Amino acid sequence: MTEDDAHRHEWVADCRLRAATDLFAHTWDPVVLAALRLGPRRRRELRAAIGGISDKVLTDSLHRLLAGGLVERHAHAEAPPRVDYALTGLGQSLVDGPMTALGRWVTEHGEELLEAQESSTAEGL
Amino acid sequence: MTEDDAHRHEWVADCRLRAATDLFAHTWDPVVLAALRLGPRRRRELRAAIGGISDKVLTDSLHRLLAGGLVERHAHAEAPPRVDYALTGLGQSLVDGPMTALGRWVTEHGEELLEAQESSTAEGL
DNA sequence: CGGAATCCTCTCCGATACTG
DNA sequence: CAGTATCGGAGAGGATTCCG
Repeated sequence: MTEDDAHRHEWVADCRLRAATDLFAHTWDPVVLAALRLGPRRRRELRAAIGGISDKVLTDSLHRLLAGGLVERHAHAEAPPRVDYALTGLGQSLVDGPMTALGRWVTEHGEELLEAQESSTAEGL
Repeated sequence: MTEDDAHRHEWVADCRLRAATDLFAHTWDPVVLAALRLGPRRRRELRAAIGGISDKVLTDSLHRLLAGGLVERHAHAEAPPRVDYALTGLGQSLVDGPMTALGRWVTEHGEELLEAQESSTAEGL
């Protein structure tokens, strides 16, 4: 690893960017964040709103987002257990900034993207 | 799958957003795009500029980006084979828009993100 | 130099079943 | 309703090797 130090300065600048892109590495994490965009949601509401996510994967995703400081967990001590999840300030800023920008890009270039992908898969077969 | 159609309208709206977040799902794809940000690069230059990427992974990444219409390949018929890769208009728009927004977010909240991640891993042990 | 092929490892995703 | 435990499959990433 010592010789790699010579290269390190070349990509260390992108290290923080990597930490950010990794937030999108897990398929469902952005979807969960998007589902929390409009306010706190209970576990069950998230499952229903997202649709097609398994129980375990939702748990994994929430744990990662909690560990990343993007989501907060609030457990209410009630007879029927009630727990809801909400974006932290950090998570909200991620949604309002980059994810919104990505959403705008999709509305502008989404068609173009899908066309390019389809045309190449058509050739690829 | 037929009963899922009832749920489909709930998340189909996020389908395009998913197609976009998937562009960041593969670890090295954003890095390669970032490396092409300032202009066309040869395969070897990319490997050196990125640092720490294996040959196969770079090939895979380039193939995905080519298939997605984000990158173009230009092969020059010369004695020493010369091939360079460049962003397409679509790829450039992705870099200029969402990726730049993500970069801005990182400069503003990167510290906060790393702190949150470290503090939780410290607890987690 | 560009790049395809092989093999290995790791972890993400999904389904199922069980506990508080 | 919230959350955990386990198992299996699929795919990404990494190292190495060989071809044009």
